[in-house]
Amino acid sequence: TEAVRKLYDEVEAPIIRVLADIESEGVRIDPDFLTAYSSVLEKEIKELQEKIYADAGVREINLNAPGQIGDLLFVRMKIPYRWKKTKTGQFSTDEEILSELAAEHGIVRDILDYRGLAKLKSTYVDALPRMINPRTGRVHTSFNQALAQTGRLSSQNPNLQNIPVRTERGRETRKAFVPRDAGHVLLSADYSQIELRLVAHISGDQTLLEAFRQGHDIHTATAAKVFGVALEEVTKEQRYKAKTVNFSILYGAGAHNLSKQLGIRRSEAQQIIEAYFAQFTGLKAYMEGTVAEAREKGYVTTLLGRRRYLRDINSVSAVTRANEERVAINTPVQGSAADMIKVAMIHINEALHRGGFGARMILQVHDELVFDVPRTEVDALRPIIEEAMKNALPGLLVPIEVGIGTGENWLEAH
DNA sequence: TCTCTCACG
DNA sequence: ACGTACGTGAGAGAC
Repeated sequence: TEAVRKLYDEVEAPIIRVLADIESEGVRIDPDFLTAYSSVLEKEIKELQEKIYADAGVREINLNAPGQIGDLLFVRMKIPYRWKKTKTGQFSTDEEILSELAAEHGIVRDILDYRGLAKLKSTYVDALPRMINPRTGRVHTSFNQALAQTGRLSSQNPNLQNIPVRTERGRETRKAFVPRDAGHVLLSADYSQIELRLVAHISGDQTLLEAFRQGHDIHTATAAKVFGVALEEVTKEQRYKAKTVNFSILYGAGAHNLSKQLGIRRSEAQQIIEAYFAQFTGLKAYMEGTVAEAREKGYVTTLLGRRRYLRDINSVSAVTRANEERVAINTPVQGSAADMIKVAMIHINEALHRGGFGARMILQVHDELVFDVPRTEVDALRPIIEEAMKNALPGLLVPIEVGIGTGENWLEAH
């Protein structure tokens, strides 16, 4: 179609060069920092391992093997198991299940801690230094441009789009991502609430649009609407619930999952969802509309006309159909955000080349761009990047906000 | 090579 | 009664 042709000519084709630039540029990683951190983690892991062995009264068990952990907890220690097993008949021992047992059983807490540290060490702290290219001294990821069904990029070998950030210890990893030399800094620019803003635009929901236009904290504003209180009266708990609801909406989640997520009764989750849609009627209409359109046409589209075909949208299986309906709701939102940042990347890369800047784009993490910037260029580039990101898609009904920071490493810049 | 688990947006 | 949130990539163990 015309729109798809335009998407290819103006976005997908030109971004190939941008991605090639990022890949060949690479990122500098400080291997000494990671090696030192690895030793710290190793010591903690060994201590935890000894503690677990002592508590369990056995040493012949591999703590990295989920099957052996399941045996230990639910057969040898006879902790009651009240969940569904995995499809291979094992006891599932994932975070969600072990968390519920952690309060009662110290050993479970320790196993979770052990897992967290072992994951951090093997997947990131030990792996990243090994990925340094001996010729360039830098780490070069590969981006998949045409894999993710929404239009997002994905990153592999190594994946630099899932570097830890949510926990204190995980975040440390980001200190190893550093500028090329003392004359440079890292600059990170990220969209604020981009998917929620885009769903406001796409749906045209007046309440959500107005909340963004007022510039209020969106989760607080949502809480005020849903719980029927003034902005100033929103409690932390209410804000947290509203944030989770906002997040869930983008995925088309139901009351069951929301209740699990919030640790509340299903009936309460149902009430929150009903209150939410009573306020955000345009959002509700959008969700129903996009599903209906998907049923008719067999595909959904993003703002730039990207298509995702949904072969199971008319499935006779209710479960299969429901899955596809959630995809129909989420894809236009996630995919439009992908469209938007791709356009911004093309414009920024052009500006860098045309302006003769020494700065280089080095990472894209879905709603964030990271640059290696000569200190002398920071002030000039900040507004160029910010404007390019904000104005990537013309005619949006919502204001777009971009946060920019700089620092001596990725953690500081973020 | 598959399964389980878990890291990110 | 069943299943139960969107999109990814990778390490370790089991087979």
